[in-house]
Amino acid sequence: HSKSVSARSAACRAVVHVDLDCFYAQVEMIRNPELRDKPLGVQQKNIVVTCNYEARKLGIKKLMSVKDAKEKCPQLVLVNGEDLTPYREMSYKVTELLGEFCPLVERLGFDENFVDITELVEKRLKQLQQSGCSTVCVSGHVYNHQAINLHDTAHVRLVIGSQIAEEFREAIHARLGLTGCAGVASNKLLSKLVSGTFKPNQQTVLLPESCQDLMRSLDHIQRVPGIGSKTTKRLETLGVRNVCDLQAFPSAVLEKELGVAVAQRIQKLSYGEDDSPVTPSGPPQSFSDEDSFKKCSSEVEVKEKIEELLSNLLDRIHKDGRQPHTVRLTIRQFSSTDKWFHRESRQCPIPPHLIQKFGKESSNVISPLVAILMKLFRKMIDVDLPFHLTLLSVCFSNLKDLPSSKKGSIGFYLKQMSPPSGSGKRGREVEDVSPGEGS
DNA sequence: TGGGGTTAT
DNA sequence: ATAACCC
Repeated sequence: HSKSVSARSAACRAVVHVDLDCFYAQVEMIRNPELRDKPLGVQQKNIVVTCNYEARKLGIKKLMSVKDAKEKCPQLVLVNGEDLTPYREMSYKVTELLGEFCPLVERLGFDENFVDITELVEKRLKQLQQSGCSTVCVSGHVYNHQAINLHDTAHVRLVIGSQIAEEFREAIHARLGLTGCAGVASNKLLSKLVSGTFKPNQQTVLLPESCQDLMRSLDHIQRVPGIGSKTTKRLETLGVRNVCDLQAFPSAVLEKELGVAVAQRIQKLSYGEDDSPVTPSGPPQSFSDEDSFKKCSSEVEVKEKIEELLSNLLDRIHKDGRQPHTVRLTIRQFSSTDKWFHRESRQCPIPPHLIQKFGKESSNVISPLVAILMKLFRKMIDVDLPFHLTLLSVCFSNLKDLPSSKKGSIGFYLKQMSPPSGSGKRGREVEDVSPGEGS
């Protein structure tokens, strides 16, 4: 028996989910400490997207309309959070800090990170065993108040994981001044679900025996990360309302309704099974900037908005140091029914001669890019007919490293250790180089 | 309902 | 290029 226990737990991962408390509001309170003890909301257009706990005590909820929020709480202080730059910068500092502990850090949005600490736990377990130490103390809460069995190495590993999670949170607080929650479990799904059980600034570890309790505690299937609104609607059609329904539902029927891949994935999720790896995010895959508005109905307005978006984006891309090879324009057209759906986009490769100019200071890359984006715009909208836009978005993607012959600031947080020897084929080469770029 | 992101098809 | 998912 003990052999099967150790064999099972040896294959068991330890994953931490770190979830910052009301992240935008925290960043704003750091930027302006006077806001510390006041009820604070972060506003984007007519929405309070998040708020601090002072505001929550007074009944403010995330994504509440500004109108409702002010009615509920006239003393509410609002700061505009439409420019994400401060949040994005702080967000990467958090990811970078976690990356100092361990290389496997995956971002989820700006305020969440998964960290696969399996190796770190193994190292500490061996240290403990060598030093003959037989007791370990859990940090934070244990889900369900489940008793810890120190003879079960799965328990011991997760307890060590809880200590590491505590260190993560302490480091984030000491170095960045941010508080947050953490969940420790054997996979991403479970770590994420358990991190929310005690809410501001606390942490929780899930032991395997409580997995089913955690899953069944979810009142609705949409609470399972990975099951979104579309899938939920299809499932409701099938009479599947909660996690137990999904667990018990015939696989074959589910596969016919949702396709094999989705069906198998979400049914495993319903049991708390998730073998998806923690995939290091690294630098961003895309840079985008968008703005929404009541109405934009002329080509001139469109051009002005695009210029604004572009100038912000070019700054960001310059700091990053890589070169984008694709641009995309996205629009949302007014429609009285469903407001925030129905986006369309067109994209195209960036001409090589323009790509060259991205890193440079003085070159005017903006006018030709505006021209390209206006062409994309005309692929979607017949400008001779009336139109009514409510959103414009520009996105640069397909980012490639500069050829190593070119120097420049590395914008991302990893100051890459250069590989042992400088021989050629380590980094990914840029294949798509225009004339004159060859090394 | 904002202003971002990712992966799969 | 879109559709789904995440925050």
